[in-house]
Amino acid sequence: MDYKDLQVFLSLSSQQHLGKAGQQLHMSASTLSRRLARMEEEAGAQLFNRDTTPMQLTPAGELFRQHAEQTLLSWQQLRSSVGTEVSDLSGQLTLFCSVTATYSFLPDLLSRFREQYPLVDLRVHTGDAAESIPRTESGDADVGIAARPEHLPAGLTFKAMASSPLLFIVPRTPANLAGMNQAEIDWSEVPMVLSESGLARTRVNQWFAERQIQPHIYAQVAGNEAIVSMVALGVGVGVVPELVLRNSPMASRVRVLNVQPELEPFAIGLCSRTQRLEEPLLRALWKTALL
Amino acid sequence: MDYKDLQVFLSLSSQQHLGKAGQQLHMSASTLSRRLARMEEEAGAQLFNRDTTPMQLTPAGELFRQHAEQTLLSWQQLRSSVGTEVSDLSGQLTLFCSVTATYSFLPDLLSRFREQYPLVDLRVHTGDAAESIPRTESGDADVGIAARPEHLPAGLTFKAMASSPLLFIVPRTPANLAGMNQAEIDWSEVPMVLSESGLARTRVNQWFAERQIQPHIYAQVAGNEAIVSMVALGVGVGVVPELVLRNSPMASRVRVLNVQPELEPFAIGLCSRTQRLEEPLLRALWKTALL
DNA sequence: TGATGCCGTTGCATTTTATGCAACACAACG
DNA sequence: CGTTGTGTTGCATAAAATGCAACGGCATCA
Repeated sequence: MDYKDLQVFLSLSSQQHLGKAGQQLHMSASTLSRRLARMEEEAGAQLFNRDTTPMQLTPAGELFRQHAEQTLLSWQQLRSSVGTEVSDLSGQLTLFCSVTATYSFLPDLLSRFREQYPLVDLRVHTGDAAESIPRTESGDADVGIAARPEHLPAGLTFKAMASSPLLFIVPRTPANLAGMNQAEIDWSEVPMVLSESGLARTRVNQWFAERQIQPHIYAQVAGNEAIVSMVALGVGVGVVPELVLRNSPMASRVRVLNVQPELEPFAIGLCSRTQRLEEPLLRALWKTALL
Repeated sequence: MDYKDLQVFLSLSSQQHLGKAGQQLHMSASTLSRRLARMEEEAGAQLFNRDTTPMQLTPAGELFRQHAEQTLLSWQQLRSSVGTEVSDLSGQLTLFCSVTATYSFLPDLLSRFREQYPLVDLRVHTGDAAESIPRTESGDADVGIAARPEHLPAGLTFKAMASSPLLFIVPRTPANLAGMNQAEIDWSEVPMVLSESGLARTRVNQWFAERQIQPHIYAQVAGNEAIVSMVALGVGVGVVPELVLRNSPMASRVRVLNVQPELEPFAIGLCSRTQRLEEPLLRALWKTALL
């Protein structure tokens, strides 16, 4: 039983769903299934009733939940009270990431980082995810949350935190676009909404090139989030990472196209100049992020 | 941070010594060193001051110790209160092991097992460790704590819990034996005190055979513990597992002989008939032991 | 002051464990 | 009766833990 298990359990308690908890925690459902099974083994009792939908806490599970909350709280308090070793670390750190990363990674990372390093002035710049790498490389940002590019520029270090499939999306209206299946699509005719640059664009270009198709590009956009919005408005077909789609308020107005072969998934993670990883501030942030 | 870490930390707190804690926990010092380092990393503070001898808890370490005690207590209570799933398991289980195993493995195993399965009538038979395997094989015992033999009889399953070197020991008095070094020893003259049977005896026989030596066997004993006593009395040279020596009150009256090449270490662990491992009672005991 | 023993740490090879994917089983719903 | 949604499991792979042996610092003693 480790503390990560306790967090997993709390997430399961609130979501009552392996898949949803898995998304929240950036893990697969099978992993959660097995971790839960192991927890039950160690506790010596069944913690969830999986026969019902949604799965529900057993009485033993409720006791376990209280134990988990209490233990994590105690642990958090311990860390904040003894974390004097580093709390005098101060300075400024600039992090660049996409708006979506802001939703899915930053809340967790920031709250833990600020708790432990309250004196560090952490600045977050949001923008097109495609800019994360160049901004980090140029020193414009100290850390970037980015998709790992095909070829990582020399001098940069990358560490994956999650991966996300790259999806073709179509609007649910109007009907002429909404009803499409891959086989029916004339890619040279259908208007595409694509990233201006970045890995997503590279992957799409490659996909079309391999099929010797000259796509009709209707709009090029900086920022995957905007692509979802434009597609939702019925402008055309877009390509975005699943993570972006999931966090978009427009997600329900859009449909994922089943395209074969699929585009290679994104590996999303932390990125910094290798040389600077020795700096205390950067070490602290990486340590917190990868914990 | 997992619950095993917390136990490790409590052991370190009381022993203030990596080697000693390692013996208590059946782990190497290097493992404990790294586990402690990781705990400090996760806690964000140094927990022990290693500059002093013995190493001492820092103030942060003291807080951590309280957290560890509280958490393990809460965990223990949780398990005993929800362990209803299996607490109705009842029956009788016979375990055979040496006296030494009684000291080094049984306290931990028994306390955890009885807590979770209070209705099981657990009978412990002690005797020569060499008997563990045959007694288990014959069904005389359901489980044995034994050294893994060269060739495990068919139908038996073995799982290692610890390993222990096999040592030559000599008395500290009288002087004629106490002062010996390996090079000076005439193995065909010096009186030996050996196990009557079992793996220890097999290994010793093999050791002598490989050197084409006909040892002078003064006494053959059932039970390694008695060997230590006889050697301590000055009877001759003995061979016992380090684990036995460590737990013997006669340990201080005996000296370990540096012999090359060393005898192959014992692998000590649990042993049962494979077929019977499916029985609920045996499953329960194995699960508890290997947790 | 140099030799020796004690103790914690670290590089490396190995074993053990965790993870994701894909296939599966089963239930609810249309 | 298929279809969708959900948890589980076999398998190949990736990641982490472990022990051994070598190392370095420190105290003790000749």
